[in-house]
Amino acid sequence: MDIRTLCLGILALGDATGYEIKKMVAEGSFSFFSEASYGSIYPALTKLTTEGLIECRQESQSNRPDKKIYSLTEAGRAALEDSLAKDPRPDKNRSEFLASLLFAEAVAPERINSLVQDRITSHKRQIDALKLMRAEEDSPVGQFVLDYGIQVQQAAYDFLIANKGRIVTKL
Amino acid sequence: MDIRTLCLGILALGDATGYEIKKMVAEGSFSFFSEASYGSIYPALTKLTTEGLIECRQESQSNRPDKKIYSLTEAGRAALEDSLAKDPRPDKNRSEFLASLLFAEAVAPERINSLVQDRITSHKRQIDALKLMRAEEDSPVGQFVLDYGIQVQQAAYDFLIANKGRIVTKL
DNA sequence: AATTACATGTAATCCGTTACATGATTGA
DNA sequence: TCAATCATGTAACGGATTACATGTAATT
Repeated sequence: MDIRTLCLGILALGDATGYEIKKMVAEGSFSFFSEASYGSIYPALTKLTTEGLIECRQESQSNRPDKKIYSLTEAGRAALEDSLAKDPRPDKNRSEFLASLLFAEAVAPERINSLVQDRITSHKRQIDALKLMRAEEDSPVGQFVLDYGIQVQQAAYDFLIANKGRIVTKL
Repeated sequence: MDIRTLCLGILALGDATGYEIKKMVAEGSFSFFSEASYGSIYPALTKLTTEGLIECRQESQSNRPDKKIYSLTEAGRAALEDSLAKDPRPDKNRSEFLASLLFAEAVAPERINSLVQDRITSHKRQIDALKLMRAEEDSPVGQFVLDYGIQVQQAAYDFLIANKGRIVTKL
């Protein structure tokens, strides 16, 4: 998913500023499956505006930069529809954890223990965070996406609890 | 995980050529959680060699470029250990599918049906592929990593089967 | 007193993919 | 006969992060 489609899609769900878009992909329900920084969001928003796919109204604020609230235009909606008509590309699951496990076995087997233990903790944290978001999510599809994430994380967590004995050092 | 550590780690598991490393990350057990192209692998291998972290012996072949078989040096092993001592960064799970679901609801709800159906098919394919690899994997940690992947994919699959009714259009 | 949140934006830099270049062998 | 496999490597290009630049207000 390129940054342009991401912005278009988020704006299809409601008007937003660049700052808010960044917050959504960094902390909100989107954080589970996407990411983006100011350095890519702001330029994308500017370009999409000149292309007429989104438009922006400015809100003056005292002692702060004007708030630029973007909204999707009809052309933008059409462009988004085109993007969504294409088949989504397969997920990318980059995991330093899994790579570390394999490599650690070769060079530092005693490290595997703490790797797995930390991972169990981090899955637990992720599950809790997702459940919190789930409780505050209103849209059925939003809930569905969050539930999908929770199930996946839970499966990983359960697997590690049940199978860590297969690789951790016996005491 | 940067490309350097990836190469170092793979070479820690056994000597390999650039071609073989590429095959591992594109098709082998590594494909589940990493990726890299020739354009990044070959230059990385060259650089690691000049730095003394790996070394290469050349094998002549008739009518083919010499096979360059790389192996980890002591310095390389130490560098890898240093990398692995650091906590692995959180996984990156980029999913166009999940984003498409959310956005499709806003602009083309009738698309959700086929999106989910295709996804179910692709999870099934992934699970089968992982199970094949699992059957051929010898190392316990390798099996563990593959089993982890299978469990996660299976959970996603099961979730979609059980919950698609929540978002697909009723006929 | 210090950090976080708010709010926008640019420039340097890094990193990696895609496409190109070359060419024989094997299997369908 | 056509595609895939084997085998290495470079150059152009694109995309995104990081760091920089600026400044107030609220919270801890």
